[in-house]
Amino acid sequence: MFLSSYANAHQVAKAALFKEAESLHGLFSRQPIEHLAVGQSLFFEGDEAKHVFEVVEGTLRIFRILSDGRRVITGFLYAGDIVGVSLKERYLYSAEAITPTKIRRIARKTFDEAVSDSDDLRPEIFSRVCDEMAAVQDQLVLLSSKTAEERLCTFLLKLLQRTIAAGNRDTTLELPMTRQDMADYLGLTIETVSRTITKLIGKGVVNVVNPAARHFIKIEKPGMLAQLAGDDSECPEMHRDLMVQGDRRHH
Amino acid sequence: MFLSSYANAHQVAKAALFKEAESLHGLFSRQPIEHLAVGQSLFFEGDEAKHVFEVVEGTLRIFRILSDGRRVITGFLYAGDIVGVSLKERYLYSAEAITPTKIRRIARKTFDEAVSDSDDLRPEIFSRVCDEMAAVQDQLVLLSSKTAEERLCTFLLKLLQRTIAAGNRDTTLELPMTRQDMADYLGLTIETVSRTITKLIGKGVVNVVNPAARHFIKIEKPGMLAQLAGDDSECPEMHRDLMVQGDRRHH
DNA sequence: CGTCCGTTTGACTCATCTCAAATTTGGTGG
DNA sequence: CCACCAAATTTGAGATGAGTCAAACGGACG
Repeated sequence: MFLSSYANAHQVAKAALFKEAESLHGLFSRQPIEHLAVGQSLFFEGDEAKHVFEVVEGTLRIFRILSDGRRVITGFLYAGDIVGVSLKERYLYSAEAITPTKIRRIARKTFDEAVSDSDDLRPEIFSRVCDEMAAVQDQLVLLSSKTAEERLCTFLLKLLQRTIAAGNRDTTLELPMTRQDMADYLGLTIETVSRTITKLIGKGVVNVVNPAARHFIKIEKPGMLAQLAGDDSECPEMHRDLMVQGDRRHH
Repeated sequence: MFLSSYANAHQVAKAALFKEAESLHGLFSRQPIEHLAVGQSLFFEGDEAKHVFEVVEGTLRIFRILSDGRRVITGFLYAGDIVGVSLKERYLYSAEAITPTKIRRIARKTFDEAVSDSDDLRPEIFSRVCDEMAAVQDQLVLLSSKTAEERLCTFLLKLLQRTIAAGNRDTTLELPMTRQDMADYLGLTIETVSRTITKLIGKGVVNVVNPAARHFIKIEKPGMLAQLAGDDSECPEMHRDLMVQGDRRHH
């Protein structure tokens, strides 16, 4: 079952009966909540991957430090996310709380057994791993060919979609991370992030909200933001149709 | 068992008994071989993900085309690789033969069932998905913070490791892909790739082999290549130890 | 009120991109 | 085997987006 994305009717019924035991969230819900202070680490790159974590509340950054001291943030974790699944022996990155955070943990061994025993858990895990893979690939596209403005807009757009999906009608985003975090995530410098935001404000696309300013950004023109983000859903279609041997396009 | 990376003794014995049925390669080996000509597509981004493929021989590129015509190559596939696993409904990228290629295919449905029924297949799949995830993350680090020279060296180094792992003692690499492919993979332009190779030749690190030149590169100084690649195995250690709140380093 | 930290702004530099042309390679047909 | 063409690659010269270094700004907090 690991590979099929959706449960069939029978499984849905079964899942309803044993809800607590048969969903990932249920699996974690038995564990005690642990608290992380701002800046506190959940685990370090290279540590033996002994646990799987569920983020109950808060935001974390996951990152690597390069030999020359540069930091690359490979993602952020929000409430509901699960970390530590698609790993073998060791964590491939460090994880650190950006805000006060609550988490639950399960020993990998326990987690593995539970997942291997449950026909309901496997598709859920699989689905999440697929989403993670898709996200990393999008990030790869962003880093390999987008301009600073496109990167920022893509980032803000994704956050916007997340809050909209969460049922929020207001287009004001909270950015729990610092400008430096955004820079390290987007492959830019802090100065470029700052300048680009200023430019977007100038265009009327976004606006900084008064109070706890800088960490709250209002999206004034979501449509234009999507435009500027530049992934007008790519375009494999034209590729398929116009495919002639040597029509390689410029970089 | 999906989540444990290594089979235990019992499973190894069992796998030996039913080898053909209990390994991924075995699963594919019953399927007929299909041939792809150079430039021919295996599938397109957005297509319904109906099959899983094993590359028997040859090299493919997997890529996306952006709305403005730019192409981002997210990876290459070599003999022994399997494509199409970590997907839900649709392929996230197109796949195209770089050299004459032989593949085998299995319907996703069949594949999923086989994997779900076998305690031996799941860890193998899981292991491969983990490797894929690790590779994408490395690529992400490369794109977000490495210079042109570091990117090229990282790329060549990885190819070198692959051929060494394959038991090859010669340090001459075959580069089946074009310079444009390398550029699109490394987030550079073809001109920068070309210039950087020229520079590496100037330093005596690599050399272009005479005959089918350009597609065969000899690594003259593997050690220096590794140096220039720049991932002296990162350094989370110092981070863990010297962790003081505000010591963020420059980008 | 003054210090600290994160952020913004400014001025200048540089790696990489762009545009353009020269060169090499591989294939094709005479 | 050679002339020739098309594609791939290399090389050159100039443009530029983002980086670097440095300074100013602003809110938070004791």
